Amino acid sequence: MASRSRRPERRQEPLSRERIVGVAVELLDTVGERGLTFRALAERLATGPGAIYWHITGKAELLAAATDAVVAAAVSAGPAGPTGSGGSAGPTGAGPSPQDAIRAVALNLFDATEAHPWLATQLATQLSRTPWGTVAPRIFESLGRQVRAMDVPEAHWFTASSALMHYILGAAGQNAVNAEGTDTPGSEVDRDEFLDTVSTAWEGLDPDDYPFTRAVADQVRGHDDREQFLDGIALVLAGITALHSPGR
Amino acid sequence: MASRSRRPERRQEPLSRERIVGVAVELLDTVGERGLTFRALAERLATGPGAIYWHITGKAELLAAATDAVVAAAVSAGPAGPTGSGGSAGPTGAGPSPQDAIRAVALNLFDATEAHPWLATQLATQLSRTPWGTVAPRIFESLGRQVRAMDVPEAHWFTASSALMHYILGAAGQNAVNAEGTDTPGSEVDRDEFLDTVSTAWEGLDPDDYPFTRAVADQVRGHDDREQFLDGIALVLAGITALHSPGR
DNA sequence: ACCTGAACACCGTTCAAGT
DNA sequence: ACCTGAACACCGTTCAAGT
Repeated sequence: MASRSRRPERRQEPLSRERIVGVAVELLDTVGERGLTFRALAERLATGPGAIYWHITGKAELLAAATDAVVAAAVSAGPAGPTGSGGSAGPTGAGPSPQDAIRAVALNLFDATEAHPWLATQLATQLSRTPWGTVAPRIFESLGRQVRAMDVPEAHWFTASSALMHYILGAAGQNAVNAEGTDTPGSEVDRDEFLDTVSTAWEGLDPDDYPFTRAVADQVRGHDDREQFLDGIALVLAGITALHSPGR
Repeated sequence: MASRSRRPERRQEPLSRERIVGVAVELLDTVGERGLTFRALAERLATGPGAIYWHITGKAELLAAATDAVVAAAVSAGPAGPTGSGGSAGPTGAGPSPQDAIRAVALNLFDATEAHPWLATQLATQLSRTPWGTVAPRIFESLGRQVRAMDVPEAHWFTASSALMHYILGAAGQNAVNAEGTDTPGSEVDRDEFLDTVSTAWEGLDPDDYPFTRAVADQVRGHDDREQFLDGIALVLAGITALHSPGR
């Protein structure tokens, strides 16, 4: 006779940092950065705004924790997506090459910024405001291990890993479609419309000031973001090999 | 008998978009993003908050305009700084090579993010929120022209230029010390303290989870940011040459 | 056309008071 | 120890009213 829901009273779980951060990510995904307020958060958690401050020091920490949670999930996820699976395995077939592993991490981060439109901006904020935080090491470590596996000499580990990380962050930042207010954040239609908007804008630039940009404007239309992103990764990897490979 | 100041009544110049944006940049530089409010802006302009809305649609446009102004100044500035001048000129000595020009643009942007701690975050915001704006073309154009001058085939112009831009934006973003609240934004002491903080934090990471990051933590201490940044540029340029140079 | 400044609807954060 | 919710000090933006 009493209610018999599978999971007992989802409502009344005690407040916790994890639960708060989880709802914060949900809010960021659905209503954007402006929609993440302590009042909205409190309402979804069926509590008052003040209660949140017992677990989190303030909004800065909340955003940092949300960013960290999403990045942690991205770098520890397995290889994903159709474009990423075409890489060559090692000669003996004993698992992915370091280059493949780098591509997998990079694509996971790239996809995360598309799934969470707020992520790119928050990554920039977190890395520039608190670079000693947990976000940078997570990314740096997962890339650096593979750089080491590529037999890059130790003196160049830092430069090579940094270059990879910077390219990934820069590219992810620019490709993130910030669809604040759009109801279908990552749909195909939005995507094409978006690329078309950029392409058209570039074609309309002053011919005297922007000859190059105008010349490539048409290449923007309908290009595959992930493929373009991987081309850039290949370029950086080629640079690492050219400058730092021991066999040269 | 009347007042005879050199420049007549600096106070009473009419309000204009340029004047508003100029003061906005000043406020961003001195009191940070949080300190840029319409009330503070109005006070410095000796007017009321509402007056600003006659020239600017809102805070979003204000931040976009401030970012655009700083980027425009950076990409159109001449080669600057001691580290950038050591490059090789063309064989006939007839001006800088495309690679030198790329280094100059990159360094100017890098230096701009250090002079304006808010720039890195704003670049990410502007590029992800309104990529059809003026900021991306400015950077893209100044890099792309040089890529073309490097004799990269047209099919690879977009990839090569994008890779350069993304690396620069990512690196500039991470190296920007966001000294909000610090009185001396870019001082040497701050710089060393800052690097020391990062290095120490990385050394304190879990040895099982972060072996690579710990291994390179010491390299962070006391390293030269601009040199490190240029090493990354060299790496990307090497990748462009390796993959896209016609003579291979 | 351009400016004024009060007013509105919010927001992050605090804190006495509860359990 | 943990939560409540009213209150405080803001903030972006609007708009009737002025010149």
